[in-house]
Amino acid sequence: MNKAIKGELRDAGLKVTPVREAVLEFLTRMGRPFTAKEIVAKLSPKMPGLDMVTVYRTLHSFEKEGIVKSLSLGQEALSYEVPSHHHHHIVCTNCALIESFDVCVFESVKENVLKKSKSFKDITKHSFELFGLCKACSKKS
Amino acid sequence: MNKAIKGELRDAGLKVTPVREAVLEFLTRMGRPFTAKEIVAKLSPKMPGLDMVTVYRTLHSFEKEGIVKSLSLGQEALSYEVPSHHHHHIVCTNCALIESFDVCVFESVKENVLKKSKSFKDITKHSFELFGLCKACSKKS
DNA sequence: TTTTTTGCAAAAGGTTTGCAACACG
DNA sequence: CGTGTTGCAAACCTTTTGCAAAAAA
Repeated sequence: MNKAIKGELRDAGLKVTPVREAVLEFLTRMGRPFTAKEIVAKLSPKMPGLDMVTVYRTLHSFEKEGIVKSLSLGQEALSYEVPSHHHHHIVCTNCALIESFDVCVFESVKENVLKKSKSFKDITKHSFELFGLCKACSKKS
Repeated sequence: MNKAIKGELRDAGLKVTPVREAVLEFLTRMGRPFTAKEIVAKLSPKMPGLDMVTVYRTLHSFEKEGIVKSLSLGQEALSYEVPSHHHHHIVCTNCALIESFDVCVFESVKENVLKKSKSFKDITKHSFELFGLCKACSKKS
């Protein structure tokens, strides 16, 4: 089952395995970033013995093929998500709630920055994350 | 010697110690971000026995007082810098060269994002880093 | 002298690597 | 069947913590 996920894996040139299917299906369905640890925790009930090392390797292979993206939200572990449309995140510094937003300013800045840059030829990636307090947490404090 | 640095430490409510003077003087003079490891490497010749733990604690106390800022440039160790004026960084993904630029888009986006946000009340911090290839590295490849 | 800071040792995450058994194609 | 993937153990790297000696005010 899950033809779409299997097809995506094949299109990416990756062998179809239970772990890969499960990780990609999970990230696709959830539509937001998760850490390797969180992924293991969520999938373990259905895949006993699933190892974090395997998840790391899976995520790396996905990232290499461009079907997931890694981002550092906060200073701890990296998070991984399926990059559906271009978006960024707001993270609550108190409870780690994550919300995404579509506004992106990168394109409007890219040329300007490159033109002014002394040493850079090209920009290939950018990070843009916001941190703040969610409504629930700002009430408590 | 170095009255200015000593004064800054006192103004921040921190005791003046050789390690603190050295770290703050170094980061101020260099004007760009460094990791704790790099700081130890640079200061060790003049301060034999300087421990990385001490540098971490020093940087934390500085950050708490707002005289340095931490940023994650790439996925490895955190970098620390003296935040002179508001700016962001481009990092070469090949050689880790760092250049800073003044363009910032956060202010223009902040209100818009908050207005559209379902769960967020306030934004207190933002990260915006660019990654690309510097001129030297793009020639090589 | 009192409190804070420092260095050392050790621990605590997160992530990577080596290797043999296993499974996809 | 051959190559790529998995799980396990162990290593690695960055960062944190505990504690006693040393130093700042």
